[in-house]
Amino acid sequence: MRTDDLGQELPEINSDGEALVYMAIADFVAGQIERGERAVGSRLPSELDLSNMWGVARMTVRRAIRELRERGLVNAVHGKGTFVTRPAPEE
Amino acid sequence: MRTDDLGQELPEINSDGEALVYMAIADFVAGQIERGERAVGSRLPSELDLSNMWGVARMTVRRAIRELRERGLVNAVHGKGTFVTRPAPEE
DNA sequence: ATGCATTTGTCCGTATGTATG
DNA sequence: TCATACATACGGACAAATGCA
Repeated sequence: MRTDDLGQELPEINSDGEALVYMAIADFVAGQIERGERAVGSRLPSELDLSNMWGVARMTVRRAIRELRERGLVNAVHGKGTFVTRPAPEE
Repeated sequence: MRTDDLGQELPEINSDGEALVYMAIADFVAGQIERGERAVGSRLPSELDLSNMWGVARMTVRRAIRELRERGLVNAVHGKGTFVTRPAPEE
């Protein structure tokens, strides 16, 4: 059972109806952020770590992070890391 | 307002169309040298001071100084400092 | 000559950015 | 999408050269 840095099981890619690998990863991490499991200001695992966790190429992870950036969920800082920027919405 | 040792305001990096941090710093200092605001033979602020002024890592300052060396504008001397070597061109 | 502070030189590890095949 | 390579950037550590008290 593959798990990430939060100990959460990683879904099999392309077996859950997600057409694009990077989008499946982005959606998974976005869910963690929006549920508050990844705190605002906390750093994501590095692109290299994420690519190892998911068993995908680093460029695919970068594409997922770009998706998260465009959704306003994270902010990448050159040489430091990628950080959660938005709090989970109150429901 | 961040200023350097000449009292000049330092531009925000990556907001002036400069893609590279070190190049923005190199261009800024090169402009001072070429306008004669930094005299030939005068010493630049230390790498540590420059990195504090600009709010960047020392290695980034060193990359900028390397750029200035390659343009023939400065000369670094171990244990002493980095000195302006070329006069402003006559116009 | 000794120690201390300053400054450049070098190296390491990690991380993001860009480019190519 | 993968795989690789290189560039840029951060942060820290230590070495080497200089100058001064």
